[in-house]
Amino acid sequence: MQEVMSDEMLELIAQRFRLLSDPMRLRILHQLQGGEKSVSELVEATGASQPNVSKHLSTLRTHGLVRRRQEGNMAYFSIGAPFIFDVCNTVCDSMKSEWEQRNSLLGQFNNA
Amino acid sequence: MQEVMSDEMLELIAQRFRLLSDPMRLRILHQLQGGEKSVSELVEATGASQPNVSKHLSTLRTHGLVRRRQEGNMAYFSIGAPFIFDVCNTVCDSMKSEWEQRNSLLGQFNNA
DNA sequence: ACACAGGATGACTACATAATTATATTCTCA
DNA sequence: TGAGAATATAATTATGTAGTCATCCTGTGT
Repeated sequence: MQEVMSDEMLELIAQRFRLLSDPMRLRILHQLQGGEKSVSELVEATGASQPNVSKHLSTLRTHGLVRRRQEGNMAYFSIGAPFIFDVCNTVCDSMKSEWEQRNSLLGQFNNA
Repeated sequence: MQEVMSDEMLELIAQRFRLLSDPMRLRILHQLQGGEKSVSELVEATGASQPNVSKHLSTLRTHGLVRRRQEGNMAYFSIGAPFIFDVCNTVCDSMKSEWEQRNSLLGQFNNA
């Protein structure tokens, strides 16, 4: 990070995190990690309603996180911002390491 | 990410991102990146009200993102989860590269 | 042309939460 | 002990937004 962080910059960064702060959107992105998918495929995979999935996709697309490709009647979506993978992996790793750390502490108690 | 993502796991990940999805919290964390700071220092640095800063710090602490150390009358806070740096850097880098990409496209137009 | 499937959108509801105000608590210092 | 500084914590308000329902649009197949 830089020394001075402008208000607009902070707002943009917060916005990106906000896009990732919803379980359903994470679920959709997680599905898209396996490759391009149609809306109905995402509806089935996530268990959410079709309008709900469409709305989330629209939000993600507005901010460039997914791409849309139309083919006939179907709309296919795919990941549009590779940084998502890095960010999610970082968070997942951090949670995993904290989890293991907690478990190892528990182990010490149990062995004492 | 794993193949199957449980609801609880997704909720936890989303929660972490939600903590980072507020400009004021980002500003506080950014200040703490320069080292431990007292609440009043953070109040001055961020320009927010004291109760507001305290509340954000409390939220961040509840989820382990900052640590608290009390000394006399003062409360000193510091970063408690190093993954924050990685995540923020990743997002900042992504924004920077997208920005530069946009600028280079503009350059092509101008030079044409 | 018609019926239907895939998808998008607007209106609405319910809930979460950021900020403010006022107040409480705890420590320091004279 | 009394005053004031540093911090925390309700209570309240206002705003954002996730989800649903109904509806619309657009292709496809018959």
